[in-house]
Amino acid sequence: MSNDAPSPTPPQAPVDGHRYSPSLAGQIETRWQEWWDQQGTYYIPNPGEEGFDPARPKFYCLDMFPYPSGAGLHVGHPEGYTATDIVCRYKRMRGFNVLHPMGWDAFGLPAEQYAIQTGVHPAITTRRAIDNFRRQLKRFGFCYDWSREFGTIDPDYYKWTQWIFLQIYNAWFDPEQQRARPISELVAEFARGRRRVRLNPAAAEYAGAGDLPGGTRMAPWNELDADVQRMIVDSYRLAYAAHQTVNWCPKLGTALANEEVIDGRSERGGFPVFRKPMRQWMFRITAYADRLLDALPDMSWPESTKTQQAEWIGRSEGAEVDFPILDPGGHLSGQALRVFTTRPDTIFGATYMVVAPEHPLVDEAIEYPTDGTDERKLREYVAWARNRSDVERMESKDKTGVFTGRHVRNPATGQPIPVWTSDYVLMGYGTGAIMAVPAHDDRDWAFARQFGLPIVRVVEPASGQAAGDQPFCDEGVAVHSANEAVSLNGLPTREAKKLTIKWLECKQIGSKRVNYRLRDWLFSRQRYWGEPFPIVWDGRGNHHAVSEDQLPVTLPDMADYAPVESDDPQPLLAKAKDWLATTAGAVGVEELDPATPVTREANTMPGWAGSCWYYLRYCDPKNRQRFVGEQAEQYWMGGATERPGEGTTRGGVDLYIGGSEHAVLHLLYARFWHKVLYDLGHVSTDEPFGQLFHQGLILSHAYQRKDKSLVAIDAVENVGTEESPRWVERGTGEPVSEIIAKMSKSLKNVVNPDDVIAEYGADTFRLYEMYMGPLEASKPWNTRDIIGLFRFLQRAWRLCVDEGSGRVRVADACDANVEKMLHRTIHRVGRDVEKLSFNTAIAAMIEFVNAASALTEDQIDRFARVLSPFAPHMAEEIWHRLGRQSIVGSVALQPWPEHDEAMLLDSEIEIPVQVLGRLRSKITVPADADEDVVREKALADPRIAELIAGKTVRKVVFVPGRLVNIVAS
RNA sequence: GGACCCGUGGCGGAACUGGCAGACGCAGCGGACUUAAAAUCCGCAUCCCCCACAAGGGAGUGAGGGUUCGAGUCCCUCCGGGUCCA
Repeated sequence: MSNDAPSPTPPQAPVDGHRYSPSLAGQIETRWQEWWDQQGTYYIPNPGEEGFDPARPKFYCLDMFPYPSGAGLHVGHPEGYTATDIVCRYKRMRGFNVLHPMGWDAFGLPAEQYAIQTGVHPAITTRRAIDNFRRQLKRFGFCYDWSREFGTIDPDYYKWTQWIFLQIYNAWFDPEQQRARPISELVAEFARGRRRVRLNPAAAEYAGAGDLPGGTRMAPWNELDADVQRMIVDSYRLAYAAHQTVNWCPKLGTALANEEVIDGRSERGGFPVFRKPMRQWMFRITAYADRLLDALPDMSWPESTKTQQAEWIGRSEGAEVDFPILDPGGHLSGQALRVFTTRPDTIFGATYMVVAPEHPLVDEAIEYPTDGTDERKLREYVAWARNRSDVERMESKDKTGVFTGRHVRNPATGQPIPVWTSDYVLMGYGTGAIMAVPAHDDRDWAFARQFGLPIVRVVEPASGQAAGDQPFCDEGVAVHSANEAVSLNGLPTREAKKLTIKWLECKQIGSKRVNYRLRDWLFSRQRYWGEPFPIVWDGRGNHHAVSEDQLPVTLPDMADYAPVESDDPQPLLAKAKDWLATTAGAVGVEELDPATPVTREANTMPGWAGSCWYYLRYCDPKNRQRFVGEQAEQYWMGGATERPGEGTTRGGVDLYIGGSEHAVLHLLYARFWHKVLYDLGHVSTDEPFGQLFHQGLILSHAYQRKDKSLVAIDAVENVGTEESPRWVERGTGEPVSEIIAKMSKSLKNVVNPDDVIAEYGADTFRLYEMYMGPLEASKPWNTRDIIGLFRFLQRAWRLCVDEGSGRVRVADACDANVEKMLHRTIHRVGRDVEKLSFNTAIAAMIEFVNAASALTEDQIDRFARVLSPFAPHMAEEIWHRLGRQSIVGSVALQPWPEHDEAMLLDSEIEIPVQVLGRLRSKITVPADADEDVVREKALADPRIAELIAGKTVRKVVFVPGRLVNIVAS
């Protein structure tokens, strides 16, 4: 970034003089892109490095990094990227140290599927796709610091992804301190007798086996054998291996997370998915449910996204209650059916129970049928229900179900009540069993009506009016709810809940419980193209961590990475026999003899892994000692900072822009990893993304038949006129209507940015996308509109450059109005960029260019700076033609021009005069005129005088500088 | 079914905190330049009524109601669209 770097040679004598043509735009753009690269214009040093200026505040601006597909960029990518580019350029000019990195989210299913189809190794296709993406992004002139680029597939990067996995694996969540701690501290507490030795009561893999008051007690730690100790420790680890019923997709050869399954089919590919128990790696994200939820309110995120995350976590308070199971003779069997309920106060109204078809009690009922069991019907129902998706099960209005033949005793009423199974109860929520209170729950009501089960009302509306022929699901007052030990009668719902829980806890048959919709995170896949786990298995089936100094565990180079289509799931890496087999010594497992043969974990991490911490690596991407240097992390991720008008943030990335499709998963997973790293002292903030913003979708046009099906744009023709088009489907002649739709290959309405840049240049493309509308709005691409922004650039060019000579065009004298307008433009553009309101910022510049006919050298200087965040190439070109770079370097590194507040004000202003709220006239008054003067002038206005003649002026509303409203009658 | 967001000219959109609705761009129309066209520049442009014109008047931000001197903006009901959740 030397100040005296030579300017590259100007373009060859253009055919059409020095007019701003698409070809000149292309020459200008590629020339400055090369120059910026050579000069390192956008290189930003880290604290402690040469050229770092600690006096400047930091601004970390992050784009959601792309998944480089073979198809290249589409017009949706550059939308968010242009927005951040403008903000970064602006902030840099405002004196910030700007961190603006880019990289590649490159592991994952799509690349692997593509490789299988084409027969080319995913490492090769992915590298090709990355090269193409990089080329395309550079062509937009984005100001990324490319020296920080990396991909999640780089072993130097995924080494640390594996390292973080081990941090999580070697941590547990301390519920008292509400934070993660090293697992060694838990063991020490057990050994010293400072913590009760027992399985983690919150462990999902032991759901239903956790402790109630007075539950299991284990021997002192040192008396337990190693296997039991290991089992207990593993139940606390934040990463654990468990046999989970997972969504197995035979066609993809992998298990999928719940959110990757839609209507019983894989989100990607639409292949059938079956539920199957398999050993999987899980993250105990549910331990963080409250932390993840509680931090949301004061984050500078879109409200909708915060709401979605809160709903996804789905916290509900209630109670777990054990209903004693009765044997066929009606006596206590010693076993209990545990349910979760958010309305423990309605327990007196529980007239039957429902368990999910997957519930163990159903299997038991099938295996040991009693007199009341219709075994065949039960078996058929379970088989049928298992193949229905959760969505179908929740949605269906008609309730289905079968009596299991079992009874439990309602502990409140002492009455035996039947246990049914129905698919409206999901195994994945709570304990997979509910107490049904038909009088006070819609679904229970419908079910009871369907099968003629008794309905007992135990809550009445506070108004006293008993509900008619429908369930009453709101809060009210408890009635008919008493036994020898407890009476809820007369208590409002809130109090009744508390008292019920107290009674349950006292009798040791239930306890207060918070339940979450959030499940633990299924973190393993059976595919090839992902990070290997830093885990090995010994012959006894125990897992061990690969030692940190043996990382990365590199992905073996396999020639055969096609999935084995099978109902008997095998991870792909199981094929890599040589890679799989190693020894404890070779991978640094110290608790085993070095010669012990061990087998590597053959599962790989899911696509989410790499994106969970990439924002941290950008801070210090070349660090070989640490996943991120402490100093770099502390500087760029920052602590809490004051934001005027926005309160404090929790630090982290200052602006993160990406699509709302990541509102839940990516953003929740990354927050979880970040909080664990924070708890363990590896990062300095407890939230990763201080401010978040979602750009809208770029939509396109398509055509729709009467039955709402869509037609590709090349299958439609206009049989009307240009002004009043009539669209019909070619071939059938069926009329279709033009609609806005997503871009998709099948509709043939995808716009390729390369084509647009070739036709108009990158500066025009950038301006067009930002001018389409508000950043957060979804908006249709209109190729026809692009020309307007190109014309604007042409006018701007002509304003500053003589089209004949190519030299800057300097006005003889400074026009006062132009000067005034320039100040306003500087003010408006700066203000609008801060608000991410780029469309209005551009409108302000258009107005300026339309109004100005010639600029002085100093005005060109300032205008080039204002233009530079939006159209950096043209701005740089003008800057150079002005000869400025020989003194101070690239326009991108200049300060934002100052504006004079006084220039924003006019001495005389025109203000509207209303009579009874209707605009009737306008008067011109001095800007600082006081009320009396303005009122006089308004009343004296001939037109106003005429309107109020003969009427009484009752009131004159005066808004300084805005208007006068005369109320007369 | 629930939650949230959004409905403004032919189109994309603008309108600060309740204060001149339609900035700016596209498309359109008229004019200048040109042999002509393109390009460019200038001008007109919400709709309706009255009128020869000018001037003027009325309606108007999905529909209906409310609050207010004044509502695109705030409140209620409804209609339509979108997103998410179930």
